[in-house]
Amino acid sequence: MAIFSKTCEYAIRAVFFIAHKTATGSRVGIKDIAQGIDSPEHFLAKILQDLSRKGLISSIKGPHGGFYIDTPALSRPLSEIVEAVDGNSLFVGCALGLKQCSEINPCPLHNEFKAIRNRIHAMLATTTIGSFNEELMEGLLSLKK
Amino acid sequence: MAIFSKTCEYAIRAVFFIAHKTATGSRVGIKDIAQGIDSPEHFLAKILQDLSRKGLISSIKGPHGGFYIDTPALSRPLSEIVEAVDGNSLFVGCALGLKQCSEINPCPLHNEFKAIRNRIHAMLATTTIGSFNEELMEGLLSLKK
DNA sequence: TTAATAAAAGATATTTTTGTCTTTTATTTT
DNA sequence: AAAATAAAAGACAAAAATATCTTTTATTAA
Ligand code: FES
Ligand code: FES
Repeated sequence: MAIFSKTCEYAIRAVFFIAHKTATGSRVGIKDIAQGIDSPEHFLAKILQDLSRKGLISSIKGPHGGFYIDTPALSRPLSEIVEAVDGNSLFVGCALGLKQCSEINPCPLHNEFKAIRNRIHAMLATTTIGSFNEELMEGLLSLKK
Repeated sequence: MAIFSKTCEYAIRAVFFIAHKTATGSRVGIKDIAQGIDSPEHFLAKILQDLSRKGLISSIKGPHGGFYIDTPALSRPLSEIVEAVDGNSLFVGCALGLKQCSEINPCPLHNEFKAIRNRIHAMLATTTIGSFNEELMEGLLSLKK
């Protein structure tokens, strides 16, 4: 199992892609995004529609339209994307699937896993949507293949 | 998303359950295991058949038969269970679903995620199947609800 | 050696995830 | 106003994960 769903993987990659492509005020179309992150176009469209409805990204229809991320949104944490798509189970759920992760009824992995879970959350909470724009422009980081 | 598949969650819980129930040489039936870890009986049966075929647990048919884990197997790491069920993608896969996680073509989350992934692997590699037997017997840890 | 027990195996069903295709709506340009 | 563009929405399809039910095989006990 991967740590994120396919939907979430595409969402994060797309958001990074849109952020770095539109940091200068332009827009980018679904076709470009899909090929830029190597994802199925129509499936990605659904995901972006959802993120757009939730206000995490923006879009405009018609000629010269497309998706974009405005400057204030660039400083929002990645955890908001993950929560919007996969919910918060990764941040609060039990490693072994107990209905409720708790200190009073812990599973065997609870203590170790709690620390790992916190680290995952810290990574996503401290990483902003725009934080890799420079590295992406310089081609130091990859969003496909 | 959870970190393990349902199948893997059931597998780990069942293995801990069998380990602590059969540490003294007895056996435990699928019905008891399923109710002891609150899982669907027939689905769990498939999972245990698989683990049994792979030699991670043992079983005997017929009256007084059932599943058990012998003493040497008690010291095998939990990572073997996870690998048998979910494969090794959790230990080597890219956080963002790139085909290949690598230093030369890293995704934005690579550095942070690599450390997290290593910690997950460390947790599973250092935890043995029998390591929680005492706490389970004392009722300090839970495998259901 | 027959009956009972319990896992193994096989077949089928349901749900969720992932993916595709078509139509509609909003916006812009001509 | 008409045509072109591009996202939004809707309908549908395929694949994978999860779950259930039935039959078979191995073992034991009577
Ligand atoms: S109870 Fe399982 S991780 Fe907390
Ligand atoms: S390339 Fe994504 S985690 Fe290594």
